[in-house]
Amino acid sequence: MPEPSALRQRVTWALRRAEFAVQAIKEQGLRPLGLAVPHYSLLMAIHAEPGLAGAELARRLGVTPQAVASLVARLEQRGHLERRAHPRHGHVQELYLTEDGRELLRLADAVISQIEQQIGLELGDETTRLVALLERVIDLTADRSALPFGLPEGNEDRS
Amino acid sequence: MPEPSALRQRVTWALRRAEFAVQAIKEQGLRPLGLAVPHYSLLMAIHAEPGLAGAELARRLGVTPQAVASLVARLEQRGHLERRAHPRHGHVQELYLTEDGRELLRLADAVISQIEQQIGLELGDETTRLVALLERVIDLTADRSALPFGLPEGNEDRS
DNA sequence: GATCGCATATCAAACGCTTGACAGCATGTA
DNA sequence: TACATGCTGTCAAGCGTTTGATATGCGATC
Repeated sequence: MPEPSALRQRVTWALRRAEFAVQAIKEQGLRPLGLAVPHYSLLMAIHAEPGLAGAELARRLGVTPQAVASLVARLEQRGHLERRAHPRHGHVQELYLTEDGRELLRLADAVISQIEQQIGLELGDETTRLVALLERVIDLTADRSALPFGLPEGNEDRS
Repeated sequence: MPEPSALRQRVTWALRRAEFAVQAIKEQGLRPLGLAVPHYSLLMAIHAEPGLAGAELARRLGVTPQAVASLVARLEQRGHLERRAHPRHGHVQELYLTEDGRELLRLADAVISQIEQQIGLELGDETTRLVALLERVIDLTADRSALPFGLPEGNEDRS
């Protein structure tokens, strides 16, 4: 018996709306740079771990390898990143940012940082608390869903 | 100059991951019912405001009318909801849940409620604080992005 | 050294959603 | 009454993604 009036009290609903709103504002800020949010995420992920393979990157971002492939193809075509053959694995292609890509990422990150700062300005000290609470939610769900999704944790081997 | 190690401190990044994790676990729980998350959201929205029109529903959920149309078509085909002609507007189609749809929603809501409760159990008193913080983030971004996105606030007239 | 298992990358097809455009109905105004 | 405007619903095209399947290359086991 779902109570309509109780909907706005739900954590997951607030979470969805907040994420939606933030995503929208990010996209709005990145548009002038000709960059979509997934592009930014991809560039940032490669920046965090240069030489990453496409499949590994897909796991980092929580999307399918094909989605990464299309993003990579587009960004490579624009000269923002380049694919090099793996020294040992002939089949694997390592991904690196070009200087142009790094410059673009700098601009994009300025936009994102500004949004971050604005939120930090609004929430003040409670920002860290919000992050901590979100992390607890993540840890809670991580147990039962076997979905790989994370940032550079302990540099697993990518020989 | 994006610092990779600083990524996990970012609010928006934690927000994205948390939303992703919750969405994944929801989808996992709803799968046995043959229901996707958007379907559930649609059913719940109609349950909250019976007789809603498709376009109005689209604004409630923050998606386009076409997306709603395809969802409605599918759910109507399965007999979960029905479309009736508006008494005055001949063109408008009011949406109502069938008994079958209500029963399905009951089951689906049990799944979602369980997830909610589990989060509430983990966070305890801080649950309300988390919701409050998320609401503040939403309000912050609502100013600059003119995207309609909300729940039944003050029952605007739908003559 | 040969074979099996695993991972990567790519292709093809299908799905869902968005954008853009159009027609129908109702209301408000000249 | 006639017309303009706004909202609704639908069609068509395009984009991005997921799913499924296939081929290739590396490493481990026998």
